[in-house]
Amino acid sequence: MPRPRWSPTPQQLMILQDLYRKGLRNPTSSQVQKITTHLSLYGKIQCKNVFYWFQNHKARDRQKLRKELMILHKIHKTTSDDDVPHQFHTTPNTNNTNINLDYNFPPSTFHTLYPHSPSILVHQGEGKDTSSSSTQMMNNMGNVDFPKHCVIENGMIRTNVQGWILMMTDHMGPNSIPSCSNNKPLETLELFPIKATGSKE
Amino acid sequence: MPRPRWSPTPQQLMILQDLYRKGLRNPTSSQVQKITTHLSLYGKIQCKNVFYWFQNHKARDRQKLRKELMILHKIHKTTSDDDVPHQFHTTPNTNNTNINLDYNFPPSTFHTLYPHSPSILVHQGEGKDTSSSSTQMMNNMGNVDFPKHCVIENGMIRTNVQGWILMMTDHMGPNSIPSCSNNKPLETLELFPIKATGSKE
DNA sequence: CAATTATGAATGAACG
DNA sequence: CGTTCATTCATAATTG
Repeated sequence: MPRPRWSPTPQQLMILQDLYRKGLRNPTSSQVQKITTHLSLYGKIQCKNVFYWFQNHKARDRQKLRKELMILHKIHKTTSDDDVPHQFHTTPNTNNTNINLDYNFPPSTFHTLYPHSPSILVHQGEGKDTSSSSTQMMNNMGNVDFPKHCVIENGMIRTNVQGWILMMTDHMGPNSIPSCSNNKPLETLELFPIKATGSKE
Repeated sequence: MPRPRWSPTPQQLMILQDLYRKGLRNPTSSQVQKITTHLSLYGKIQCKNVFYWFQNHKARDRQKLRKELMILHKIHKTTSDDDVPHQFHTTPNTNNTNINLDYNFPPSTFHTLYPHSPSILVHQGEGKDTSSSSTQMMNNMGNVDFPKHCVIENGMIRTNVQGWILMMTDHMGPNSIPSCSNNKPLETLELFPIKATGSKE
């Protein structure tokens, strides 16, 4: 019975978490190999498992941090709770001639890394609220429910991708929008044409 | 006390289904926020609930469709062809002059960019770990394959991403990481300061 | 109430 | 890297 998907054993997971907690983010190939060799003592594992584990863990860690930043950025909003502002658009959106088909838009057309963000992240012991993002938003207004794997390192965010260098090798054009096979019939502003008054079923 | 798991109210579920029926699959952050805010009128809900709902609904929708198609394919199957959802095509390139452990290695795309794949992967163990003999040639071990889109060079893992190359460097800048990384916290030799406590398994 | 199902939550794997 | 897909786990809902 082949197991198509690796699942870390508790020992493996503990070691990986410990390495991550110590600061390891992008292990080199030799590091991945050593880790894999070591973890293989506790169960079947491959290098790509270790590689993916660090990729995913860092990515999801960073997602939460970015979410926190967005929440705090929009904390100024104290108006009515009917309309939720969306002031964290990743796309500059200058041509607002049409408002739709931004659904599956590649959110990062430009690869500007986050600027030196202020130290607002240390602010996290306070009641924080609504969040959302392109994909993985994990908490909401009034409810602070962080998943178990939320690891925030001293409330600091890394302003740079530690050890990664981005080099452009090809130019794909500023407006190369990958067209979806099926068109998107939904626009952002028409999600709820009706408001709280009536709920038609 | 614990609210372990969210359960949609009938109104919430109906709204979600309606949005899905209208074509919404991957709601953006602002869309999720709007939906969550709207659905909160009918019960406690978080952004992640909305997010997971769409993810799961789409996944199970697709899964069901796929199973039906699989049954259809199995009717007139019986040939030697194998049906795989992904492109696990093991590139039959045989110009691999390297060791035998990189069968899962990058496709030909990377060989054009980096014509030579050094074999440092096997014996890169520059120094020696503090523990006993653990680093050795793992030729025929099954734990040494990296993701297919990666190439190893000089102890670095390069990932080709569509016009971009993310080069993961081994050494970090002297003052690059202020938060949790010291200048040299992650040496290979220090990956496993503790020996494997052969506890279980 | 035990067993089964439906589905929220999580995460490994991979894409772009 | 950020995002998306596929699979697995955990548990509320349902059934008998």
